[in-house]
Amino acid sequence: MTAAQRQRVRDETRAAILHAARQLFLQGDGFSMRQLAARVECSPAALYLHFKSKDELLQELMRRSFAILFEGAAAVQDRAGEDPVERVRRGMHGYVRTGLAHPDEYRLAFLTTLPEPDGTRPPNAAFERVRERVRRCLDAQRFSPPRPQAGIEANTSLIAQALWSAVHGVTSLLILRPGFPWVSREALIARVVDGAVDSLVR
Amino acid sequence: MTAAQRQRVRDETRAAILHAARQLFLQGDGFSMRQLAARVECSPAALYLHFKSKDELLQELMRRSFAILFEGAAAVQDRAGEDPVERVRRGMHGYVRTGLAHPDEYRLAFLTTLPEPDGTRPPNAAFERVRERVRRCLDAQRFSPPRPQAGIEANTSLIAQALWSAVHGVTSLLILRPGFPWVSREALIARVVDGAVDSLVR
Amino acid sequence: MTAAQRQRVRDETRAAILHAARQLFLQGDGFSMRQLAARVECSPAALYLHFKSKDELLQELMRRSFAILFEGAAAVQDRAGEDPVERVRRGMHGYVRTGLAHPDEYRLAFLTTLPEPDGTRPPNAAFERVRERVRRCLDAQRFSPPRPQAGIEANTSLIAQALWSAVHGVTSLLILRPGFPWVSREALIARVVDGAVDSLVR
Amino acid sequence: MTAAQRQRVRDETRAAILHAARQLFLQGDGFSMRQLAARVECSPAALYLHFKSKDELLQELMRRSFAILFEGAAAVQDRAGEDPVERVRRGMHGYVRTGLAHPDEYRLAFLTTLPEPDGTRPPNAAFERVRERVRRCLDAQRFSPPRPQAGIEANTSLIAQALWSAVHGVTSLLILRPGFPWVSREALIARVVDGAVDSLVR
DNA sequence: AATGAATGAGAGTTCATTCAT
DNA sequence: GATGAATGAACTCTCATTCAT
Repeated sequence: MTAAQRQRVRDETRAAILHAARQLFLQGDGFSMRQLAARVECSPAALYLHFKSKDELLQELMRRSFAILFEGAAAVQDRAGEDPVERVRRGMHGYVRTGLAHPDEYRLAFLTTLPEPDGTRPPNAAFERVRERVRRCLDAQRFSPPRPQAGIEANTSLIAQALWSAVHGVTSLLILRPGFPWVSREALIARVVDGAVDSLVR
Repeated sequence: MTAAQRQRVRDETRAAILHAARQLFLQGDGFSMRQLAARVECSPAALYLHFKSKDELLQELMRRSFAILFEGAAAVQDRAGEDPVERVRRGMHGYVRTGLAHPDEYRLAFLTTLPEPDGTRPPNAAFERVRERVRRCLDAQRFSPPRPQAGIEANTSLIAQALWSAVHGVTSLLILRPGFPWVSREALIARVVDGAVDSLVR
Repeated sequence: MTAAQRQRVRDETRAAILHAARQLFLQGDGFSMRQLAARVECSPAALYLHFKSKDELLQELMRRSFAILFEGAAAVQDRAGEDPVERVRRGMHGYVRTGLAHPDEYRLAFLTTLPEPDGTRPPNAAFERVRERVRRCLDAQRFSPPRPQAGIEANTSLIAQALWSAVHGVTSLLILRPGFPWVSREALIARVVDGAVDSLVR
Repeated sequence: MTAAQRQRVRDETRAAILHAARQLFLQGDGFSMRQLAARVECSPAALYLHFKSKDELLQELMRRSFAILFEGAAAVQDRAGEDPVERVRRGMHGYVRTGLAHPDEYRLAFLTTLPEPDGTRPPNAAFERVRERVRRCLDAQRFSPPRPQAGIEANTSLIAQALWSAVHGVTSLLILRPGFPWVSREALIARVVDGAVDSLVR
């Protein structure tokens, strides 16, 4: 077997472990290396051939969750000639859609306290894109700056953070309280997004 | 010592245990009765003089957290002759303020998965008040119904849920990501609340 | 309250504790002072006002069980002019009857391993009466000595022990295996007793 | 080390654990996994590599005890042309001999209350053989039916149960009361067996 | 690369017992 | 005489991890 093949098998095993780990972790009732090994159908010791420790495994899990969510959010491509406000709106819908499509990853990334390597969070690349879209709207004077006396950067950040808050609110509630009698998930999402956006449009 | 005195000591001890438990639980890295006992400076067995089991203790913790948050939110009194839209706005600010004033309780109540007694959540009395305030606005035609073809009750629920989503979004982010470079907590809160409300006003 | 009255209350409490203890012990799933206290509806500490320790309590329990069984067996009175063989037979029936009437005591006395005070068993007074009845049969030449060459005392003991073995066998099996498909308890007892006795009659 | 070798070591360890468990259990003063581990000279956790739980271990203990006793009793082979009554007699002697040769197993199997898997006792195969031997005697009219009006099956059962009672009586007493001043173990056994059998012979 | 065996530590919980009140 | 509070020790069992093979 070539080195490349060997590496591929390794990677697949690693991925399988992480996949099982995510399920197990979110199932809620305790996450143990033994249970994980049982689910992966390997010996507990085998896990340590792929991850130095339980903590490292969980950190990798979180890292991947962020990656998946970023990827999903990044899939919302800006269209040429598109109205900048619609861009923002579509971006927000994309955020919620991605979160709901990957609830496990969303919970891991935003709703759990996991051991972090050294206190640093992965750079929120996606958030940067939001800021950019918002800035466009402000530049094009399609958004009225909520604090006119503050600088444009500050207003950009403020708006982006407010938008994030709103979409995070729906997304997390829909994920954490699936049993709540929501009137209509779609209508709710639309209402929150439109509310947050429309109130900015001048 | 009189029976009343004894009861008081009991209550204080119970409260001290719950206090330490909240800290320990939210600290994130595992919650054990033994650690709790160490923190309270008593024997592990002593905890069982106050709580039948770990689960019962945690449930009580959650119950109290809800109670505190309800109390805080209920403190927002409607004023006579007040504009119904302002009532909604003030209610939302009260929600966020309460959550931020009791971040531990907020996390316990809304951001963690705790063993629930029998699958039932405490009835969200506070949420009912929101619905009521929203209905007033719809009745007084100060809010435009987001889905005109739907009934007034459905629109009430939809709006209330959207408002809840928005405020929960800010509250939870501010609590969970205290290290994030928020532009301004107050401005952010105002922006989210105003956005959610203003877009409804006709 | 007079001293006598006080003493009577004490005795009653003590008896109540022992009564509850017997039930709890034979219930099978663990015997603890706390559970006992709960059953007696007093505090665990109160038990220690009546018994120095758990062991002492259990020893007293065993002592009383023996007493009750002796009493029951002793109730079989010899009748004037009665055939000595029939005396033996009636005595054996009395033993079984008493055991089955007090199965808890029988189990405590003969079928459990309890901490003994100092390795001594209570003198088996009842057993002495059996020997006496047997000796009468031998004296009257109603029993043929199983080992003619051995002395009369030895034969007496041998027969008495064999009779005891037989009745203990039925009694204990009927108590320990209540679920076994016994053909007929009465017929079984009669068969065992008659078998053991008849084969001795010359 | 080959897989077969490994398996052998496993089996030996398992056997060693069960051996120590039997001793510890019958010693009387409480049976705990920790004490067992100490006796086996391994960590408490190691026991769980061989048995899922304490209950399972004890059940296996009982199962093995029954197996050993059955085996011993089954070793009493019927001889061609043997008098059917002698067959019964020899079978009973075999029962007692086996019990006394394995007192620990006898106590576990017949004199203790152990957690049973699902309320079912192992089918008493040995008991079936006794019934068969008894039936032969009845068929050959060597035994007089104790209840002539009852069917042959009922009489077979009745006699078999009576014989069992008698031998169980001696066996258990000799095991449980080793300190009792027995005249002569052998003479006692013979007396009980002969008594039970002879009284049936017509 | 993979595993079976093993373990020290620690989990939740109950125990017999004491003691101040 | 009785109790509530307390505890140290013990319980069953699971954990993350290591290591020889």
